[in-house]
Amino acid sequence: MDYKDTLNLPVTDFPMRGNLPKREPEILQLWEQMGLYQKMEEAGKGRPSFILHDGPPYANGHTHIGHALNKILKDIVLKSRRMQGNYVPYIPGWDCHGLPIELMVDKKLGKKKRDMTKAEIRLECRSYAKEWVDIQSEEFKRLGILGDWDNPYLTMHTSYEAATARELARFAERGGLYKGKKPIHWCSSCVTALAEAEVEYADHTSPSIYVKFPFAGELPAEAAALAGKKVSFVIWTTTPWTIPANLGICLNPELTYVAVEAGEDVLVMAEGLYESVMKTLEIKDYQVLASFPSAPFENKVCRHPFYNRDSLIILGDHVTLEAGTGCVHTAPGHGQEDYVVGLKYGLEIYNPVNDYGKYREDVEFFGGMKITDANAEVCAKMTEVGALLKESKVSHSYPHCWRCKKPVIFRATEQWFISLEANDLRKKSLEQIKATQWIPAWGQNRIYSMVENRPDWCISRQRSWGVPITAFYCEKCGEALADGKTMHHIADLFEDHGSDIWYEKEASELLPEGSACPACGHGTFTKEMDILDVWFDSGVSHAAVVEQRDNLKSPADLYLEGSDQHRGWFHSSLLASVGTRDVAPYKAVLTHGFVVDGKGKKMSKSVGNVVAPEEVIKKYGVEILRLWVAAQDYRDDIRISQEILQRLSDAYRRIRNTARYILGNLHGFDPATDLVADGELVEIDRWALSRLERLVERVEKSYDDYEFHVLYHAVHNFCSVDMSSFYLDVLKDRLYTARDGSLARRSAQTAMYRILDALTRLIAPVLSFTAEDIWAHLPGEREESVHLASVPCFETSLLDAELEARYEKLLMVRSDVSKALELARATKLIGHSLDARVLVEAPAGEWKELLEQYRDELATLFIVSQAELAEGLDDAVAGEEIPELKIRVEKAQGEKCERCWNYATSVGSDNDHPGICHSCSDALA
RNA sequence: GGGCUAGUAGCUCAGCUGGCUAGAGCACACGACUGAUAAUCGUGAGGUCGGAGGUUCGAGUCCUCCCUGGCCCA
Repeated sequence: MDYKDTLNLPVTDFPMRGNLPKREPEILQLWEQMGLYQKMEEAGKGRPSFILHDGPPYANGHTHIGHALNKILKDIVLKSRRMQGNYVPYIPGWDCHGLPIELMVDKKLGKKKRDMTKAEIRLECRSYAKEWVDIQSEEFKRLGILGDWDNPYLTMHTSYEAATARELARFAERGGLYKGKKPIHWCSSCVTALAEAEVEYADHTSPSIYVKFPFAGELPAEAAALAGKKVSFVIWTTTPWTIPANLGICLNPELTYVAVEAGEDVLVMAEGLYESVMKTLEIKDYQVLASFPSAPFENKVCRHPFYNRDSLIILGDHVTLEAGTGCVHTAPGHGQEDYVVGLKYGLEIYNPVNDYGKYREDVEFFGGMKITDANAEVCAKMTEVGALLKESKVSHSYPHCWRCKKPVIFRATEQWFISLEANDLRKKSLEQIKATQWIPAWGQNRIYSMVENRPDWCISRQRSWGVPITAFYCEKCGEALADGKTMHHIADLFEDHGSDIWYEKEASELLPEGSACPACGHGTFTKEMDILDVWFDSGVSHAAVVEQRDNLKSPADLYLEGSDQHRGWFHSSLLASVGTRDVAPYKAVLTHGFVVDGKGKKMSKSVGNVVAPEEVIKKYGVEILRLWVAAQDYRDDIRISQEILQRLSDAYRRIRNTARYILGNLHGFDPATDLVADGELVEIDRWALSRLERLVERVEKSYDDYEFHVLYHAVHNFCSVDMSSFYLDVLKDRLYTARDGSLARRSAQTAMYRILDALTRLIAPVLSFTAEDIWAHLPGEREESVHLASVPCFETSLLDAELEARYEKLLMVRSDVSKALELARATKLIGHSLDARVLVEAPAGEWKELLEQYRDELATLFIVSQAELAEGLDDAVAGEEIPELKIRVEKAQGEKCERCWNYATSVGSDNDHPGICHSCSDALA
């Protein structure tokens, strides 16, 4: 007779291999069909809400691994908060305006663009952005991200554009908006402003000149030795044409400077550079008169070499010893660093150059001259006044226009700014930063110092694809009209027509009736043609989305983005919200690191170490990508490599197989009728449930603290260590051989059922697809989707610390027994552990007491046929974990039972079943 | 160059306020089983805790410098 048929072996159609790339899309379809997101919305009504406000990715190009990381992290947070009993809507968003899209469309249109109006080009941009929104939307959905994909927010929606214009109006109302000057890249040939992305660097030959600026102030005490001398500061520049715009000389606050006497001149420059400079100037006969720090010269003055004005001596960290003299010619209207340091010292942002690259008419000596011709003229002038020490040529990297390939210049132009000081915006922002929870905590420090040190926010761009800055200019006097009332009126027009109306209508059609110039009272205007910085667009999403939608609540509970957003979205959102509402738009901000390759290097196409999400999905399934996100500590850089994915794939199979094995053994179990009460459970089953509660506790905490890698390790260890290698292994004999329906079997099934039910809920936020599949295979009445279920409740009644402590000791004994069995295996005494009889000896004390207490369970725990306590085992193996233990392994006594495979002396005693043991014949009776 | 941040076994992570021979799981090697079988079980080998100094009775843990990454600026 084949006794195999009398056993209760596992039965399940839950496949061992997930075949995830094929299975996942089916589950996605299932969710779609059941309207899972809508059901979560309904189920959530009345619960406390948790609002994670989505930072909008840019609507251009396919999603990359960084997007996947970000969205999956968000999804894990969202799903776990939902299961914890919150109402958690998720509105994905996209950033749609801006230069990259405008440039792509530009390229696509080619020459056609010349015959198109701005409004028509904007329409092209709009549809281009929409195409990518749709593509990215599908890619995000494939990741298993649950959200309101049918109603996302787009920064180019009419309502969003109106909200953007309204927020700008609020800044105007409060006096935070002003017009000022700032240097930008400018192509005089194309007569246009250029963004950083439109500038190409190429080698260019420029003049290299050294110029004297005669010192004209009172000498500080530190330089008293120079009294009565003809002292000059020496600057070096490659742009002589900016000398007419010179307003200052910048020294490094940390460096030491020297005064060098050569002939009748005393030249001042940095100590670390004077030797090489003197060599370049071909002056051999000189001596150092004095050396001094730079600080005493701060706010003293030199004379401009040929204009009747001063040049202020200032200090700045950007001055280095890499080139020049350590005294930097500063023209705040022509350089970024000059501009920043100029602002600090209150210098005028002076720009004497017009749109066509010519000096303005009022510029003395050079009025109307093209600056490309000016270098020689300026040098001639300086030679004439005796200021030019040396002129030569230098080849260096210089910015060029990407379109016409000509060198570009840096020149100050009129721009719109948001003041950091008006209404104490900076101060209030810093306070709000302190009131916000930053995860990890160092994020606070990082953004704090950025806000503390940043200049005013330049919000204007000389571009087309964006929300217009809704200001007007008086046709008569040029005064700007940018008051709250007018701007709100325009915002209302945007609400109905979108911001395209700005380009379709004339100023007179846009303005409210009776608008008049605040300066001269004139009534006709032109429109501002600059658009808003896209960071302003996304920065107002709290107003355009979180405040607007009925189901959201501002401030949001959480913003979650990469750590680059300390300068980006977290920053612009903070300023936009504090500037108009005095509060931060978020209560907490979580940041993650960047995805790097297996060696910790950043990904780049040229290096060829890019991992594309779609390829991981194709090979392993999204589930592995999701597990990757959970397993890595996202606060640091996040590594990805084939090895890492392979390891995760292995870990996934372990978890999956544990679930599958339990499902197989739950065959025929109905929790409605078969559940065994806590008090009647077999002890080891109670132990397993106690371990489960530890896991629940641990995992819930890791969701609370956003520490998902803790969860990953906890779950994996639970499946491997507690379940697979111990509990489930020990359980086999009972499950297979006990009579179906017996308390012994039902007790084990009860424990396994509760374990798998809880485990499935615990992993659902991460392994969303697999959890759903297990959920469908679990017996009993349950929600339609695991994502509509709640977290397992943490049942402290199941915790039993004493029981766990006893088992911890038993496991130590078991470990020593395993080592002894392994030795017996090596000598071919046994193969399977059931071939063995184990004798254990312990000296009187706690170990002996424990073993005597568990005398009848030892064979089961060790998975051997017989285990007995013995004495006088002097020749036996000593334990490793417990050195006082002695263990002897012998061949098991009796015959092998054909049914349960245990050896027993009772085999043969039943005449009806001569091949089986006593307990098996009982089970069959 | 500056600000922030990190560097513990092949991989992913523990290691709290300094204190027993630095832990876990996986991978790997070897073995067992063939009633979780493209599974499962057991055993084993793996680390000058990025490097160099220093403080201390004692440092992976504290200090200084350096090296190598990452993000953001310049």
